[in-house]
Amino acid sequence: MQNDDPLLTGARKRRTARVDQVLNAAADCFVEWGFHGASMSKIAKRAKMSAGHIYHYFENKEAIIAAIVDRDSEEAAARFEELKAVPRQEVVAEMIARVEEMVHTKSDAFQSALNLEILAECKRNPQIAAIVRKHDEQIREMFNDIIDDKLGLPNPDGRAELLLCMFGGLGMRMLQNPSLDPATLVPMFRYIMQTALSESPSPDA
Amino acid sequence: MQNDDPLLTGARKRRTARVDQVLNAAADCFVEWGFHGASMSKIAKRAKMSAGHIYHYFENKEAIIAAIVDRDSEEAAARFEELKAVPRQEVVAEMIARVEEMVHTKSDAFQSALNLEILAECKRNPQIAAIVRKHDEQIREMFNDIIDDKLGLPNPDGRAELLLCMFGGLGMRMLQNPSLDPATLVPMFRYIMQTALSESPSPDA
Amino acid sequence: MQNDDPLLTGARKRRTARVDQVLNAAADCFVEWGFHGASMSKIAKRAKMSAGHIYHYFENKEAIIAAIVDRDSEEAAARFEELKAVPRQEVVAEMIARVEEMVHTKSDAFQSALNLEILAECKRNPQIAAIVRKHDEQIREMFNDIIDDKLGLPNPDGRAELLLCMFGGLGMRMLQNPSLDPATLVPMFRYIMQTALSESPSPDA
Amino acid sequence: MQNDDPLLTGARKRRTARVDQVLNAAADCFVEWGFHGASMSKIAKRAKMSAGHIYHYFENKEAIIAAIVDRDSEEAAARFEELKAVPRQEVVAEMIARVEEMVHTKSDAFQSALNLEILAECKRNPQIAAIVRKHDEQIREMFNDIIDDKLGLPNPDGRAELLLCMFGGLGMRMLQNPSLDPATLVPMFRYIMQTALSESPSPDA
DNA sequence: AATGAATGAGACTTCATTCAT
DNA sequence: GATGAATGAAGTCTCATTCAT
Repeated sequence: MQNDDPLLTGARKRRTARVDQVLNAAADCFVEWGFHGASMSKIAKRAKMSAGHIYHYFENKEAIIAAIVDRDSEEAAARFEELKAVPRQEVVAEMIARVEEMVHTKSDAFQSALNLEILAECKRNPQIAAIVRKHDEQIREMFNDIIDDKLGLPNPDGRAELLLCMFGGLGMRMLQNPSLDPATLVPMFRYIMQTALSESPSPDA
Repeated sequence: MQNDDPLLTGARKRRTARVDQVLNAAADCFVEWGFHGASMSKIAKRAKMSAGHIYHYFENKEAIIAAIVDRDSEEAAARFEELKAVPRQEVVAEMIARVEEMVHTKSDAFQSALNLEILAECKRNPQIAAIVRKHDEQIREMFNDIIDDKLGLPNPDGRAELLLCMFGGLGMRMLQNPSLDPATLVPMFRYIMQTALSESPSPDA
Repeated sequence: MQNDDPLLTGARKRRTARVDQVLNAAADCFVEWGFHGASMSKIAKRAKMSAGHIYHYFENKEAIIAAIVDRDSEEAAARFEELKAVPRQEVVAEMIARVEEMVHTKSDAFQSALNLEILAECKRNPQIAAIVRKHDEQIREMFNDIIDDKLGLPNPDGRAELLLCMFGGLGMRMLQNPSLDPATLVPMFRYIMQTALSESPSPDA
Repeated sequence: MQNDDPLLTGARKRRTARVDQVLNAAADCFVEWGFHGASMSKIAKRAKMSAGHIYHYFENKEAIIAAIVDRDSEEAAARFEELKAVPRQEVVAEMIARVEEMVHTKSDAFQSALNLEILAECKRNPQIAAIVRKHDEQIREMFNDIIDDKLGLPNPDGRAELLLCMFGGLGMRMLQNPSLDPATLVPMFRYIMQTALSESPSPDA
């Protein structure tokens, strides 16, 4: 009560912790069984909580999915946020420097499994679609800020989409070809990044 | 397709037609509701057949999924088959010429929805994974035939993976950004195709 | 197939029988536990049928309730239908003659239990209310036909309502006072019936 | 009511207030959703109290229902209590004078909804049945006091039951025929009251 | 006194699958 | 070949009740 931070009383902290407990358990289960194969009782068991009690924190299974999607795509968008602060002379170098990290992030089995699950849901569930697109818009704005505002290159949308396709497709490839070592792709991806952020490509688009 | 195959008796032809009826209905349902959301009775209704009767053609719902996946990825692989016959001098031009068609194929809502569904299932269902990977291997061999055998370029696997990421990622992008017009990407994709099939990229990989 | 009555093929007859089986079981359960206390599994057990299978015949528990209500109040209304054919000179005698049967019908424990359940539901469930009122309207029209058209008495609605209150209230009384022998009320009810169908009452209403 | 009772300490008064708070909330909820449809948490919310805390005042949901029923039927019985003091010469006039009030009381939507709920429960729950019947007995004694002791009329039970049917049935009619204006029934009911309290009816019962 | 976390049973409903016809 | 009746398991969710704080 006399806690300095009114948002973090003991009760509230406990609640947040419990909610995260559910969210983490749910993410695990969604990766393992998919949104619809993961039953509430599976989630409950992994969250060490009764199935009924989960409904004190989430109205719905839908709401859990939405929360996961929101958390997940927010994180993805957040990683780009820092690029706003990078001055124009350094932005190309910075982005090329980030390719390796991006490749590893995008080829992470857990994340890309969850990502596919989300996109598959996206075409059925308008609420999920809205969340995904909200964050996607943020990311595209960021690219626009870099490619158009900072670098002044033509066709910024196309360049951004090319990069997003490339990185996005990586997660799929990991599932289709388990023998693929993502590290071997880093130089290629760096090359395309370089290309997409320079004058050369597609003068006509 | 095989309608004039003399090995197909009338009964067998009828059976094939019925199986296709189920498969088409199932594909529709899987796109609309996902593998788990599509119930046998929904599939039966769309196939204009009783749910019970589907079990005369398929042992399982799993078996239907497997058949769909098989049919679908076989088609995808088949589209590359013809490239084997293209002589080395023309193969680059031919592949660049195919970019536009590829972009349209991969950005087709129905196909990419089904594709995502399949890949999401792939990480849970080893049988599905096996089918997917079998056809993926075919496709990679095809690329190897072109890039290594015909063009003699270094790092054929990396080049192939780059292209597969790019085209594969396109389906995801269509879901994340519904305002994206795939046609605008054709020149960019052509440029990358050109690049991937020439000396330039990634001398160190 | 070659059955004379196309509405009563073997399959259809069987279906009707099964539906009735459910309806009878449900009526029993509703009397014993109330609409909401009677679980589908209790109904299923009494109908000797799996709970799941009931959903082949009824979309809902609601739909079962509605069917029961419809069947029940239709029966109640039907009992009045024959009065239409009675000529005006005999109608009063006929109605007085029916008092005894009415008293026994209305004081039947099973029927009045179900009736109370229905009316209690009526104030919460508009669908149920609509069914109940549809049949009530029929009954009131019947009374109007007798009291106004045949007998030409003033205030036919009031007279009808008085009788409906009296008979309707009987079921409640049986629950409130289990020592009440309905037979002892027959003369009183006959007297009121006589009164309501003669010139005397309420010249001002 | 008992606020100035010197036996009620402050704590006790507060307790009584809290109990009433629960009872009123429960009555509202029972009318709106029925005994079984009204959840403890709905009641708690309407009582502005935590669900858990209700268990400091009531052992059970059953106990709340019982308390409601007790309170409700006690009130109904109490309204007759004053008739004891009315001298025999005035009692008929007094009862006729009360008809209008009775009609309005019995046609009150809230009260008759609750009443139906109670009677429906009555046939399942012996505890509830006992409470209801205890108060019903009181009411019948009162009628006996008037009809037999004060007026010396024959068949006092039958006369009482007739009146109780008539008034009791009114609540049901309001649900079955929402277009019924109870005011129009007052003259008819007055006439029956007059009849039931005079020599005329049913000489043979 | 009062809260709200927590549970376990049980509610309605759907579904893959089997089987008699 | 073809249907639709039938089942039992499992799914999501609600609820009365208990208990630590």
